[in-house]
Amino acid sequence: MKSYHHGNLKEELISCASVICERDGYAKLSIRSLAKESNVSQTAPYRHFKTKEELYAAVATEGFKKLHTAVFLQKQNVTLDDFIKSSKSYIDFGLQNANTYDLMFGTVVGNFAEYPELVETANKTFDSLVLNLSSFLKEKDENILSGKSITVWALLHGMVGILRKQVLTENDNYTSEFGPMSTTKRISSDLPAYLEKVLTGIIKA
Amino acid sequence: MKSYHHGNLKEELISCASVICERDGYAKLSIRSLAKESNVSQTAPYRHFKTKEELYAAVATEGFKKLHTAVFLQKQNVTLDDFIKSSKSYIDFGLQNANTYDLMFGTVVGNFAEYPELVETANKTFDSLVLNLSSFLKEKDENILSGKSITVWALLHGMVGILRKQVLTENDNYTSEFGPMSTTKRISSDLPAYLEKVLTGIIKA
DNA sequence: TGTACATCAGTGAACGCGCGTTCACTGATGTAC
DNA sequence: TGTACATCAGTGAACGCGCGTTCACTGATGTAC
Repeated sequence: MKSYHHGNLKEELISCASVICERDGYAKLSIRSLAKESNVSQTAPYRHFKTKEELYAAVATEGFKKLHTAVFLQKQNVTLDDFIKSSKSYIDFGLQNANTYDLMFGTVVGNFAEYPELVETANKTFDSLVLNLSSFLKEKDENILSGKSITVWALLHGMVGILRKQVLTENDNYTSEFGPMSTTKRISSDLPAYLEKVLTGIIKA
Repeated sequence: MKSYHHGNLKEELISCASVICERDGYAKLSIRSLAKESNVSQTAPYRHFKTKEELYAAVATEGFKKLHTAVFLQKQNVTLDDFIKSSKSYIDFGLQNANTYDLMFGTVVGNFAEYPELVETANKTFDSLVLNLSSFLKEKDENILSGKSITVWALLHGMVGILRKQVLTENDNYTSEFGPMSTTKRISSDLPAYLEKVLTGIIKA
């Protein structure tokens, strides 16, 4: 019962592409695989994305929107607890959307500047992190505020990268001298406690 | 003047693959492109790598070895300055070897556990970071030590991800409310100073 | 309200490419006697 | 030292596949009169 004109194809393509990207990895996301999965002719996506990279950029943009939604605290008086919860949401997002997260921060989309909406959305995500922090800290100095925000962001971003490999580095043949395995396990078993300790350290500094 | 038997092909393939990976991106690294660039028949690499993923794993392993070399301080009494220098080396490595770094920490090599040498090398890299820190801190408690090391590692890892996008987010159409751009510029213009401030915060916590 | 026509969004065939992998092979090397 | 032979490392042809992209097209929609 499909009509020749879809009416809402672009949105549907982006949402479908996001699914493929996360489910199969971004390497498997292609204009053809997308068309197939969307039950549309091979060339239909070209009406909406000039190149494959434009498609990647759209999926990355969508990813930043979701991250923003997951992380941004929509309230006035942010507490330390709120901030920790938001930070944990960031890490959870990165772990649960590993492939998309890689697309957003990796080298696949080489030059963000070619995709203004991507830049805007990525910046908005960062802004929401700063807003969270500023509402909590009541810090006025913008330099201090954004400096601390970068540090927090870096830490969260880094935790995603490390915790992600947690299971992967489990290995009987080599026992790390200091056990990054057991340490990451310990941390991720009580992530809020870890975050509280580290984040307050950064915030107070 | 080539002989039929190369004698040292595996090492040469790995080193060549590392070059391709960094120069063209890991997506462009294929068994065929590698064979071509190594002036060897298309199927020769199969003597040394059973699958493409095995090749990726070898390049990632090579990357960790280089990172280890770049970061590990080969001395007894590590000072704060040494530690900061080592940390800066980490970030520089990540920025200057973006594609390889992505391969090492991304989702491309899905399951490290299938490649024991990769796990071993990755763990050794982490160990060297802990060793650097322990020599500097003279901290005895292993849990505290490895916990702080993870935090430091996460921060450095995160800084790579963020600073990498620095130029990419430069954009006139959208001015971020708090300017991550100007902040990252400020930070990267004097990275050692920034690292000193943040790292001492983490270490003392 | 009806019609002519421009515009738009999706179709389907076709192009040429690089890829992973297999296979039977060949030339070089190492070893047992 | 010489020879037979097993083993090893590299070759070259071939397979089938999915891909990005182009092109001329067609059916639906919107609009001017």
